Amino acid sequence: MLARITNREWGPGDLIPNEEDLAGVYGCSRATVNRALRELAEAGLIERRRKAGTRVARRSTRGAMLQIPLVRAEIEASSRRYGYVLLHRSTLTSDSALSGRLDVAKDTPVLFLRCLHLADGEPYQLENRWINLDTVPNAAEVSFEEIGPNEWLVAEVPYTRAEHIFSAATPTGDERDRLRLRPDEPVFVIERRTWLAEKPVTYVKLSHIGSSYRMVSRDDKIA
Amino acid sequence: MLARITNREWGPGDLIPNEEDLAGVYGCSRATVNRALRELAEAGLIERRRKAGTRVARRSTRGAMLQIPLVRAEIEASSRRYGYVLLHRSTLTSDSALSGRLDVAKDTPVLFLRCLHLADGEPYQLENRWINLDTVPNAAEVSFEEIGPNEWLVAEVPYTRAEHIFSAATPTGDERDRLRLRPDEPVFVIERRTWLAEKPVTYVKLSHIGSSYRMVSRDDKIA
DNA sequence: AATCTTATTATGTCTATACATAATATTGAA
DNA sequence: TTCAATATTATGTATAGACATAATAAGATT
Repeated sequence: MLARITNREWGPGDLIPNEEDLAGVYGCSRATVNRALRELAEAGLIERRRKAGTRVARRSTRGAMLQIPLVRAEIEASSRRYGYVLLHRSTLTSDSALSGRLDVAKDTPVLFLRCLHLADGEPYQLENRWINLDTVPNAAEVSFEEIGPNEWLVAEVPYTRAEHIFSAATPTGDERDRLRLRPDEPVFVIERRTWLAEKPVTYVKLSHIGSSYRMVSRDDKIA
Repeated sequence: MLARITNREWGPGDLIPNEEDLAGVYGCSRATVNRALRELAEAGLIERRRKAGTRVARRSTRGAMLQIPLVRAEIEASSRRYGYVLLHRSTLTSDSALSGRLDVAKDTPVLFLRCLHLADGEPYQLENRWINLDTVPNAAEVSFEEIGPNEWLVAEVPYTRAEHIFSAATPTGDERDRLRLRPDEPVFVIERRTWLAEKPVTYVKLSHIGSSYRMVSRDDKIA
């Protein structure tokens, strides 16, 4: 069926046969056709509606599956030495400005961390991290001097919802200083918020050196 | 089962009961448990291996589902007027430099387009686009003076594989000129390559004004 | 102790059948 | 002609049962 779509036998917008007929054509059960079509629909190649039937997607506005790896893995993948420094650690109660970014009520206890990730001793990523201690109380017991908050969270706390914002920016003075940026060098910023069953987990701002950082996503929709 | 994971009854790394037992616990058939677990595995919350069983994911290095909308939709969503200008159109045969980016053999016929997308008359996105005419021959018949190549391709040609690269950069002179950038303003660059059944379709470089462009991705892993 | 062969086990996939549900068509009444 | 009630249809989900497959565990052999 994928082949029929890619060679335009079934072109964009076309209505394709119903599951029962396809089961006949391919000599398998309707359940098998249903599973195959469900996977094609998840990949965004077709659109399905009850009674109306199944048609080849016209606007394939499908998303890209974006792998955001751990910094350590990212650095070691390019066979460089990973380094980590904790710059700051404090607990605080969220003010109104932070509440918006972390999506918590005012006066929620929050753990604030600043860290620098290094590749072969050179600054690579500056991390500003806030963790909601209502959702993740045991984070308060961790020093984060040996292990980065990203690695710790990934091992300890799953999430069910995430929001990412990517942007290019002129660096703040702090970013310029910590990342040792050349003049006029932009930063590539990733901001991430995660929730576990509707409860906010963490907000993080990750700043990278613009001239050298590239975020790559490779994405096979179908085997 | 999702609840058991989120409330840590089944914590990261834990082995969970097998499908048959779970079917008993939840009073449903194994096929139903299988489907539920398959969806949790797709969402990245659990890891499954034959014989070894199913365990809660330890490093939830799962990706983010990133919607990359059409420029027009993006602009109209913020209730601004969409504008489009074709700056250049030519057919050429790929040289060695282009071959690498488009993933085609040397001397493949290619359609090259430069366009500017405007929001309320202001420059918004500069598009440099190459289309493989071997894969998409009918693109040669389209003027692209009224409709942008992105919209046309999305309606006419599906894809099965995509590669995206995001980066922050200091603008080229051309970008500075076309996007009317303030001094020291970075650009947010999206590069995309797509394939249809292993045949290269297109390579595009989309440049945005750094100070105003933010790429947002919201992502509910599970209902 | 090391290696090869053979069970065993949990997931992966498929079948045939049944009923639920959403959306469209059709019918009937006002 | 308009609108509501009803029938139809394709997808959505569930079922019990069967066999395939990959990975481990156990046993036999060297």
